[in-house]
Amino acid sequence: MADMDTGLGDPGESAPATKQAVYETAIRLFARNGFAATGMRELSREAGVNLATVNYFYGSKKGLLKAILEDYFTGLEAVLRANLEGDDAPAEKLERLVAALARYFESVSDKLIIALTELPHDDPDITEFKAARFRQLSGLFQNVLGGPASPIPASFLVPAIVSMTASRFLLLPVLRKALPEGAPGLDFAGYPKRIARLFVHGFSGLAEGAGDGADG
Amino acid sequence: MADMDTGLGDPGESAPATKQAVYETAIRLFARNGFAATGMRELSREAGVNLATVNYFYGSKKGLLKAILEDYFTGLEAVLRANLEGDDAPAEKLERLVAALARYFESVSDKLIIALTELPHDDPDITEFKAARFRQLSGLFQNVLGGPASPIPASFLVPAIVSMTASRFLLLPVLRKALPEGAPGLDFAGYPKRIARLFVHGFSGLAEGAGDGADG
DNA sequence: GCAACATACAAACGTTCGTTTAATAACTTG
DNA sequence: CAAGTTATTAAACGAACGTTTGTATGTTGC
Repeated sequence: MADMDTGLGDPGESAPATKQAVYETAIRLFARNGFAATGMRELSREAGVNLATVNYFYGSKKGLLKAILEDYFTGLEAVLRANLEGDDAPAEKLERLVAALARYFESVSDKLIIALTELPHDDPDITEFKAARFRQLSGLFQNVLGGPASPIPASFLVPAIVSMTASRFLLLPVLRKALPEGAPGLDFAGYPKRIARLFVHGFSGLAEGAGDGADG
Repeated sequence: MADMDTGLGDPGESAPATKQAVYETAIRLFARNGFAATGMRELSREAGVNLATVNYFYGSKKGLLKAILEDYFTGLEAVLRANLEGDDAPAEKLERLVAALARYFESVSDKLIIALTELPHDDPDITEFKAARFRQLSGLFQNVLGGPASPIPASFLVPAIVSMTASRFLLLPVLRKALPEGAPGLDFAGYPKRIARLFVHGFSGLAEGAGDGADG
């Protein structure tokens, strides 16, 4: 049975080279072609392993997807935990968090694309898994940013932070084809700080004017 | 050959009821299960039409996807055109545009989900189609918001506006499962105005502090 | 009535899908 | 070295895939 049921995502260094090759190739292909459109034969051929190797290590194609998603969520949780604690002022904490999120998303952009593009889909094996992870992660926000007295509900704030920081990477493959080489905005250099400031300014401005009928 | 090659998206009222049924069912299933994971037999069964009907009207499964995407982009273009002209101050125009975008996305949320989840994928038949549409739409922004003198490059601004406004709807299916019924933030009522204000505050704050080393 | 055309249908096409099996090779451990 | 575990392989399974074909049915204009 090997270690297919450890529940872990990224195979450790002790894992066989074939398992690592399957994992990395899957991330690349799932992000580029989509999970459902990627076949086991294409995957095993690109990874340079036998067809049966994939199911040997991951149980099934869906098990491989779950391992990738689990890995992504685990990394996301680490970033959130690291940047939600501390004694900073809320605005500074928010800015630091968003910038850290942007950097994390960039470092795992293929995994992020997989997670985002599979997000709205209704696969019964994956649905509850995603919802549980989301519940857990959004719970981390509860007692830190804003608090119950905040005029902005956390159920607006959390998706806004995550999705607006992440979604750039969803458009990036199209941007690369649509924009001329070297266009400003394509490079990642200034993005974390820019998106963090955009959000912290927007959030503070939003909180100030929250009472004047924003629900119309 | 019927009208499968008209290039239009949404079939008109003159189109047969079967064609309309195929189109609407496809939007629902593609958004819920993903394009590649939705089979022609499942689609035709759910639509209550014969299997061959789909290819009769749309040429192929991909032709059906293209019709949906074309329809989505055409509607998006109309919203952008309607809200990018006028003599308003930039800030007011920006706020109005973002709110209108949010309302449009909500009105076609299934089509939006399809467009977003297919965005990063590399299907050779679809890739250039998406890039061309994006080039056209981002061109609409060029001479309106900010202008060449703006410290924020349009290639940062445009994806930011579109993706941060749209991506909420990508998370919404998960939010509905993860959050308790009737949680604040799940309802759409306040969203357009809120996201518009968040962005316009964020943008102005970003422009003010643009010179102090935001590229670190 | 009869072309001409648009729509609808059942059946079959060849291909690819994810998964399983059984056998063997390679490595680890007592 | 023997025993047992881990890893790899070729081959095959039934099921589902997107598409095509040939034919029926209905409609329109002559």
